[in-house]
Amino acid sequence: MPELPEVETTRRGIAPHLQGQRVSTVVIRDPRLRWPVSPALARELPGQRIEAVERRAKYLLLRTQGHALILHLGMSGRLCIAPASATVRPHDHLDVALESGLVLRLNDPRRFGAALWWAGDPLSHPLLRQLGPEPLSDAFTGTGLHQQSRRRRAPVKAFIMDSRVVVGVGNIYANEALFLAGIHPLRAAGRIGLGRYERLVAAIKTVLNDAIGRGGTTLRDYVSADGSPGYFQLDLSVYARTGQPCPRCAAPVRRAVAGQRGTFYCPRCQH
DNA sequence: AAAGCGCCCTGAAGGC
DNA sequence: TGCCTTCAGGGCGCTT
Repeated sequence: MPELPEVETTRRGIAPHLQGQRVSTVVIRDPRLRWPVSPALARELPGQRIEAVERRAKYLLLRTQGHALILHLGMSGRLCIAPASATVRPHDHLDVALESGLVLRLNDPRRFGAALWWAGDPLSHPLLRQLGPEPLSDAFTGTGLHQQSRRRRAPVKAFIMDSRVVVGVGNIYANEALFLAGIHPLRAAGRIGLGRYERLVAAIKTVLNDAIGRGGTTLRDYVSADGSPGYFQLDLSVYARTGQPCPRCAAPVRRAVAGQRGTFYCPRCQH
């Protein structure tokens, strides 16, 4: 499941092959993603030059002059750069072919992903306009989190997974960051003090940066006929480790549900 | 306004 | 071994 570090690693992997390239053709094999892929994409993107490959939250933004292709990988989406002649495999829903002879290919079995063709600045797209700060930016602070959390009774884990609060903190990293910060995931967001929010912000930055660092090793050989970047192994402390010993105190990890998501924590280390 | 939940979809895992 | 069932999950959007 691509989370922010995987999306950022993907961005770094594909950007060198896209930047400055002119698009030759677009093939929409299956438009049935999270939202239907607009046929206008196949009409209008060819001939345009990709000027920048950026990321906002878990969205990838391919900017051209005046337009943008906004991509989201959903649960199961992968992007790869392949030779245009590469065999088309099941779930290869979208190709953006370049004049270089390479193709950017979106594969997404569950089709929770998105490919949105937008005339204008992608940051003003309705899906992106309301987003909270980037977790790795200076705009994401303990003070900000603390202020926003006052009087909120939702579990802190649901709170930090709310994209208006901060973007790109998916289930795995929310669990891991709360473990690192020693905060119980079910504690009401409004009942956590400033100091602990500062620790939490630091923990979120740490887990995301570590994962991005790990992803760096997958950037070699990004171009492959059949390949996907191959998402990296994380060493997880609590996520999906119900019953296994906490790496810090050896107490069995517990599982609960918060915001309809599996929630994992150490009952001794997290309060 | 905040919080909860349904929903989109399919691969993997578990049970028999 | 093989079938069937269950579940997971990002995130929008509707309901309470």
